[in-house]
Amino acid sequence: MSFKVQTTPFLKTNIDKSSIVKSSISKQIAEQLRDAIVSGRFKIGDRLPTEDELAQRYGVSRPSVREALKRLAAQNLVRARRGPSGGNFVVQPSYEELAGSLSGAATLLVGMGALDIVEIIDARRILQGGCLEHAVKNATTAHIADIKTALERQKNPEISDEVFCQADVAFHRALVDSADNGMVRFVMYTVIEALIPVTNMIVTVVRERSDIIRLHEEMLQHLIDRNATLLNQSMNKLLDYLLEKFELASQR
Amino acid sequence: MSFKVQTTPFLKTNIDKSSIVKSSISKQIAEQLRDAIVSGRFKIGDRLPTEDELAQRYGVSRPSVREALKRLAAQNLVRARRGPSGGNFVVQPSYEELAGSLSGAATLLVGMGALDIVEIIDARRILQGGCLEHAVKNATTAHIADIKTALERQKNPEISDEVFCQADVAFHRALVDSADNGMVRFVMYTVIEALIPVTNMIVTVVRERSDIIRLHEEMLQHLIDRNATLLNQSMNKLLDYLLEKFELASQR
DNA sequence: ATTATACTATTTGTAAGACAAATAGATGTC
DNA sequence: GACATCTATTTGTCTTACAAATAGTATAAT
Repeated sequence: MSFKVQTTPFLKTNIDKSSIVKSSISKQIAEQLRDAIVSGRFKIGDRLPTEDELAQRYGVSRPSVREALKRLAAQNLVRARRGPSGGNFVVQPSYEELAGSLSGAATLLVGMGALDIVEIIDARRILQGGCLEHAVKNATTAHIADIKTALERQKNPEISDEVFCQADVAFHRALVDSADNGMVRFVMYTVIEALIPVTNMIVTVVRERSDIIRLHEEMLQHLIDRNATLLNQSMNKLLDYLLEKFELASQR
Repeated sequence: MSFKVQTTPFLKTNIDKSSIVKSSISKQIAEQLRDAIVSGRFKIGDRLPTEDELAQRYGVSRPSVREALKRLAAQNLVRARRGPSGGNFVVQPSYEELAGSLSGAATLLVGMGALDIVEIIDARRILQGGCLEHAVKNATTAHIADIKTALERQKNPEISDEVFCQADVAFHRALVDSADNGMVRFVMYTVIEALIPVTNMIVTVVRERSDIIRLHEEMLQHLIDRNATLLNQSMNKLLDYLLEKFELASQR
């Protein structure tokens, strides 16, 4: 077994209930466990002690431990499996999941009006420059193939609005991927996701896919030609288009 | 009462246990509640039904509901208060908290080696261009004052390494703030946070603050002069410096 | 009448114990 | 030896109960 709590007590055996802390037990435990994970006392793939053990060690009840674990699960830090050899495992947070929670936060801000659409479109403009330059430099044939696939999917007139928007996201994601930088990818996914509501609105209200497709084709061609300036221009045209249609649609 | 579930049933009265879904009940409930919040069926400040009510409506036990609520609490979506007039409330997610969980995710990725430092420095380079241009355009005297404050704090030789790094973050945040775009701010905060480990390492290992301070002063001056090109150059010098020192420190 | 105090009801926080469900490993049977 | 079964372990869920916080209300004292 890999838990030698006796020799290296990674957790206090009890919570000092007379201390000033007023936050809930489950929150405290979640924080302690999170620290233990982030600081490497539990590595990826490690199994945490069983819920019963944790409860005993912290001197709390199992439901409390479970609430703590659910907090961590919500952050994609742990995952549970049942059965013997089961338990709560530290998981490798994947891009997709993290980007997912990121964009979740972003859509939340959008939905609650803390971020407005114009601002997001602007942000896209601000951030894309260097991104597209890098895409032009680093795009491999595989990257370009991915972009092409997404575009082809968009060109199929049979697909529903929803699928069209999915393909739209896939197109822009693939474009960002070709910049070949994980952090940029991580960050730009957020912006892309935040723009989904706009695309959605335009596709369903304006009911005109060809403009978007045409601009995407333009962008793809410029990428293939390795022309960053023109690529940036086309992207800006797309953003102008989105902005225009969005303002048209929202003032009615 | 503000919940007319009879007329507008925002939630299914029961979970179909024979369905294909294999994820845990608490997860499903968390998702349904999250949807209800994001889609606006619960607005900011609204009180959710009591845990007992939720349990009854979903046909599950209170612990399950609580686990779901803890998941949402971990995402800073709800907050609980006790007593009559208490309950679980939808909270306005603040930039700080969201950026906090974002950077938490980022530092997690860094700590686990999923993102490497060189990549992050590069990302900063890629994304900053447009950002600094906008900062030059939109920086108000208030913005500049904030930056200056952070810089002055860094120049105080009395402060600890930790405080120095905090001031460093404050400096870069203030710089990004002056671009005056919420989405950019949101996104760049993440990158800034992800760079903390580097600064930390350099400050504690290289033990040389003056280089950083000098470059920061340079940047501030270029911002005041509204010279985007030079500002960008200085920032790149800073990144070069960070990269150089980092590689030096890590190859030992 | 007003203020202070105590009480009560409501709601989340925590605990304990039980059973269900999944599952890996051991065991037994053919 | 292959297959089925049994068992033990661990998370998933339910039930019930009580503790703690807190707003409102009633009561008592001034």
